[in-house]
Amino acid sequence: MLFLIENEGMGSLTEENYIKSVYSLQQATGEVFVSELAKKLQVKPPTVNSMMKKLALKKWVIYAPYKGIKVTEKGKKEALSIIRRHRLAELFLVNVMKLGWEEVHDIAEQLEHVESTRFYDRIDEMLGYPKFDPHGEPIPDANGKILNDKRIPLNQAKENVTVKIVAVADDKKSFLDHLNDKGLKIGEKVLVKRKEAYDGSVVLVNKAKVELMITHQVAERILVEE
Amino acid sequence: MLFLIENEGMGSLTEENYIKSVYSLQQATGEVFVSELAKKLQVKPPTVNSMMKKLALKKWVIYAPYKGIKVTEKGKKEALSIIRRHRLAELFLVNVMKLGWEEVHDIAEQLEHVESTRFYDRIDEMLGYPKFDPHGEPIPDANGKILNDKRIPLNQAKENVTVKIVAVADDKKSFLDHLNDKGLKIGEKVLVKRKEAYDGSVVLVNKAKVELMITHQVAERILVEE
DNA sequence: TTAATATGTTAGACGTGTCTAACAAATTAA
DNA sequence: TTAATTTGTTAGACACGTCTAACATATTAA
Repeated sequence: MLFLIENEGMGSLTEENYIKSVYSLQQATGEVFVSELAKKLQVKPPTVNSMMKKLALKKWVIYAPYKGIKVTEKGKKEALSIIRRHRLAELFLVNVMKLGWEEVHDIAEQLEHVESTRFYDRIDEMLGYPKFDPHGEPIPDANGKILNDKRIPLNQAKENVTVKIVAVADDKKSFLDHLNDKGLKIGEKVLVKRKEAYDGSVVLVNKAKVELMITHQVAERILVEE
Repeated sequence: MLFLIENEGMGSLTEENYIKSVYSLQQATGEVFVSELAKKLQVKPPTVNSMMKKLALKKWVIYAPYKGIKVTEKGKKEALSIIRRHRLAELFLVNVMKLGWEEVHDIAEQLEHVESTRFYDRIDEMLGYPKFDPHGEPIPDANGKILNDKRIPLNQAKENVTVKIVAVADDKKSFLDHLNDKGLKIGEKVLVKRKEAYDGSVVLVNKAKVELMITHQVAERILVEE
């Protein structure tokens, strides 16, 4: 007797990385292109092509030659689960292990593939079931539900739009001092005057009509709403 | 111009696992056989054979067909580095994350392959540069130096030898209560009367000449010296 | 000391994830 | 609307880590 076992669970580590990347690119730009994915994952386009064929067979993504790539519902669930682990790991590394937010991404990239519900449940518990990671990104809960929030990092705000500062994604004293120096506080409204393409810096106009420039690094960790 | 780059650094995750296993078997039994290694790593003997050829070429092990396997000095250093990471991870999971010692091994098996000096340095620091893991095993320092101690778990002591209890590798109240009930304390001397082969339990004679039986689980976490 | 048994090795295959070279489709510019 | 350019796909190769089947060496028992 032969049983065909469909492995409904997660795929390999490599597959996980592809699913996660398809999902994030889809969130960021709506449509996902082979070349884009290849660049993000540091592989050549034919590699992406063959992996997409495989993932499409396994129903993680929807993919037809020369058309774009999209995750399926199943793929989205999987991606959110990986993203949850990544963001919990980042927050853990920063809050519990006191590493700097700038150095935790690469470590979290490895920790996100640890297979142990207990490990992640304990992290979640130790952190008090947080809703956002150190970069201000929302953390999906254990069921993949993600807080539908309108907060975006300041560097992603549109030009010529007035936004309200609602949170900061870094609580290091040096960072908070820096914001203070610029006269930026939570609750304050600012106009996004210009975003420089070459270095990602942002020019703002504050409530007192004074122009000020902040770097990409800083803008990334100021969360705003329209 | 062609440069042949010898990758002197660590090998792949799989290679790391083989090196670690060769080293531990070598520590435990002196000589390492292909079949033994195959069993430990849950692969078939030919797989071990071809991996040993590869590792021998790369100078991680010394290996000649039909002869045993030994790690080289370089292999030993690598193995100790992995073992250090494993034991630090275990201790971290138990002491900081409050997971049970019985559930941490599998997670540590994954964490030991995380590539980040910072991560492990922080763990080491948070734990106060510990010398022993939750199972009482010594933790090599960052240079691979291992405390040359004569402590062994009670279950590894020889029969008919009197040993002194020098430490316990578990500080959960229930465990300490259990020892107390049996009248076992640090500093006490006991005679190892018999070790049962079928379940690993150990029969002791304490100072008051009273015989008592302890399970393998318990014996494992009582550290003794002759 | 030969035969039986246990252990180890070689040969050849396969799945995964990657590549390069060559070709095909879609998009953009003339 | 054809040609040039960009983007995507197919074919075929390869390294890694694994397997099974067949063969070789060592060890143990007769």
